[in-house]
Amino acid sequence: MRMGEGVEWGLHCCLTLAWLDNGPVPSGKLAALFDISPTYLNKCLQRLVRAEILTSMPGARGGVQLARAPEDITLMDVVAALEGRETLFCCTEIRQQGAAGAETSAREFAQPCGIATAMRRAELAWRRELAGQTIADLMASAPTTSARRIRRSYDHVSARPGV
Amino acid sequence: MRMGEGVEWGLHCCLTLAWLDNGPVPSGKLAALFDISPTYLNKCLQRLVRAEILTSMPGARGGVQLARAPEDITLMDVVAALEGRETLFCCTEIRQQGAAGAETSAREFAQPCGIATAMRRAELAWRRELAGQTIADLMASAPTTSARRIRRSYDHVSARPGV
DNA sequence: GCTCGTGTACTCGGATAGTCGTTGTCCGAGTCCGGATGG
DNA sequence: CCATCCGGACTCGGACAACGACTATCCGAGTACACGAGC
Repeated sequence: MRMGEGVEWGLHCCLTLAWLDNGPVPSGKLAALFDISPTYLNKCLQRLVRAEILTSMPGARGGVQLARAPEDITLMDVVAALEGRETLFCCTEIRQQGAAGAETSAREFAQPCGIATAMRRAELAWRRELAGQTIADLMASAPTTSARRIRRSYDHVSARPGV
Repeated sequence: MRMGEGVEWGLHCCLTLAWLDNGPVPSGKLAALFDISPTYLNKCLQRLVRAEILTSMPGARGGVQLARAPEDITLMDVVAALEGRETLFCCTEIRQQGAAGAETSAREFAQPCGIATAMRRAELAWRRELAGQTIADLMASAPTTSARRIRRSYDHVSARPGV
């Protein structure tokens, strides 16, 4: 079990967009900033657009930018948009199948599976922690030179023709 | 991102073994209890044996049983044994690659990536919650009739020849 | 009657295929900018 | 000189392959029991 790379890419892109804060940024430029696959990054950004975390503008001088203020974008939003809203642990109710579930009153199965409950509790702690941190928090905890450095790198990439 | 079915199977098997508490139980009987693939369950139980959560005994009248008391087996142990000890979020340090990482003093990269830190914090909350619950807790929260029911089902399966 | 040897049945354990999701790639629809043209 | 039209280039968006992990399966090594033979 491992999270897709898209989560890391998406978070770094959101952070970069928050720092740049200068109109639309083409996805190709973002890919060049981190030397990652431009086309697959595009696919990931599409999911963020559908989740209304980013807005996209087509055409020349187009690109993506944050749809909300950095304070209003939580890590949970980004993870949910890229990894889906399904739970980590999927209870298939095997307790009701086979010999263990046969010839048993349905009343006992009315209350939820204890294993699923325990796993859900842990997962909720994870989600709560993710929902408690925003892009703005990441900006605040980063070194003060990061914003300046990202802007300079972006200008450097923009100067290069054909990228 | 989704956990494998083996986690659900493994947890139910640990709970069942704790309730039975009657010497080795063949993996085939456990599979019959929940109507799941016997061979694949065997593979999952192997991982639990390697993690020293279960002990296995070969030969006739062999099988698997808990290696420790239910109070000493946490959900984290089972999940780690079946899903691996890798972190959910794998930071590949893309901040150091591409234009964003070029021509930058290595001093700034000395401190860890803020995104990785935030994700790790959430993951630690998840792990802590998993490590705080044991098989014994699951037994305590289950209906009082569960133990009796599981034993009866096991006897029923054992009576069937050829299973 | 007791002990020993052997055969059998059963168990775990690792090596071997099938299937689904994630990763990576490509091309088309739509949009905006810049220049050329005509008034 | 200014408004209009057109061409080009760039962008996002969805449709199309390749790889890896999870799922599922099989067969072999090893063990304990049960039975029968011998003492």
